[in-house]
Amino acid sequence: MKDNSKISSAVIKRLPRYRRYLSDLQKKNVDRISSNELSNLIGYTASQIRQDLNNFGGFGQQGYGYNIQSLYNEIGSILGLDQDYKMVIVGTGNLGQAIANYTHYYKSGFMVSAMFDVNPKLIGLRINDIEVLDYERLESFLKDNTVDIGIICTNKDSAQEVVDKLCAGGVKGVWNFAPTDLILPEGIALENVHLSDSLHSLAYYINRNKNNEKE
Amino acid sequence: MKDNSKISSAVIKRLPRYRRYLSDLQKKNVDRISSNELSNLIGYTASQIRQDLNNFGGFGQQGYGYNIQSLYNEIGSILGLDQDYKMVIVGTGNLGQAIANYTHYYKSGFMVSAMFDVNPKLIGLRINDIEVLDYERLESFLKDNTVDIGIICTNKDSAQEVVDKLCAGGVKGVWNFAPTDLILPEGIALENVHLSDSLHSLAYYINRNKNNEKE
DNA sequence: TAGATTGTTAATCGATTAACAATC
DNA sequence: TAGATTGTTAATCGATTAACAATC
Repeated sequence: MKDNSKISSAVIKRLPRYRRYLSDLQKKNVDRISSNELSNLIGYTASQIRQDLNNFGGFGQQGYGYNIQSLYNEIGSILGLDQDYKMVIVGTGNLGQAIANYTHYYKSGFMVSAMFDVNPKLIGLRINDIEVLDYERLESFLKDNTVDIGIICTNKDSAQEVVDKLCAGGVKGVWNFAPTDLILPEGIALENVHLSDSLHSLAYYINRNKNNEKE
Repeated sequence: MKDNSKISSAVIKRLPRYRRYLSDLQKKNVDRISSNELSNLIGYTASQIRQDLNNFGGFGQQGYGYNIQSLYNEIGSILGLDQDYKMVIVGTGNLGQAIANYTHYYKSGFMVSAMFDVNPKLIGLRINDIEVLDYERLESFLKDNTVDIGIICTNKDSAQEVVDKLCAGGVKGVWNFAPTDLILPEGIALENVHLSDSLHSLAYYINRNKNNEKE
């Protein structure tokens, strides 16, 4: 495999989507696909597909195309989905619980080890058999357990404090659902899901379409 | 205001973030800010900030900078946040409930009129005083009520069917949480929140960092 | 007025697309 | 082998950054 360290995030963001389409094709028992056929399905140009994949190595074969099974596996391995991840969720409101449920049922390689909250009404509850622990215990939990990913489902005011503790405790990545921008040490991965920002851009496009119709 | 119809989505995606920072500044009772100061806070270059804002008109003043209050309002109005939106949620599992809760408490201009599900155990429940209706009733509900935004919290197999009904029923935008790509008619806005894709890119960056450390 | 800072044009950078030689 | 299709280089396009004249 080539050196992946300077591949643009535009490429990386497309990989999970490639993988989804390849998974669908696999389920339909399709063996192989050309960049052109894949382009028709997925909507990226054939040229872009070939460029994207060649960032990581030559997965295709001239005159044949790409083997779906093996390309699916390759992309999984590029993304690191052949590994397991231990996660903790901080903030056990509706969103935290929904994420716990979602990963529990749909994301086999991503296991929630514990959930944390400050609310005494929630502490002690079990969600999908995961106990909700007192937030006070986060630091000691991180000392005693290897945790790869911290998931922030708190409000925006607590988020930075939580992320500091998580990073000090050795997590390698942070999945942030709080509507704020976090500062984290070099070398720790961050992925934001800014629901509010997403809803607001939706509002923009709704209005743009309305205005265009008027013209 | 200038013609907004061909502004790139890269610019639009930054607007909610500008607005968040402006809101924070407002709370700190700051009156004005230069593109340079804002650059230090938000992390975009001053040049980009000025370019972005000038897509929509000259909101600043030479020698002074930007008035925070008025820029905040301008961006809100560009995004359409000075209007109200009626929404329905289809799929009332954990995620659907979390979204209902989230918008209820944090998004004043976005009101959930009804929720829909096929599960008899959920139909009839009230979540934040919003009744969960039988999915069978979606079409007639859309006939009788104006709905601006449809929120898809179903599994991926039902998502396209649901979105077809929503679009036929006159929604102007779709907020999609199902892990699939939807096809919708021209002129209807779509915003995807692909949690799975997001988690998978996080996995990629975790591993990239690990590999870099080894070198 | 002098200084500061925008609005805007021009330059650069990076990402996407096109083209085609290599090769299965 | 002939046809198909990749891998890869070159061309284009678009987005970001730099520079500076306009102006508050």
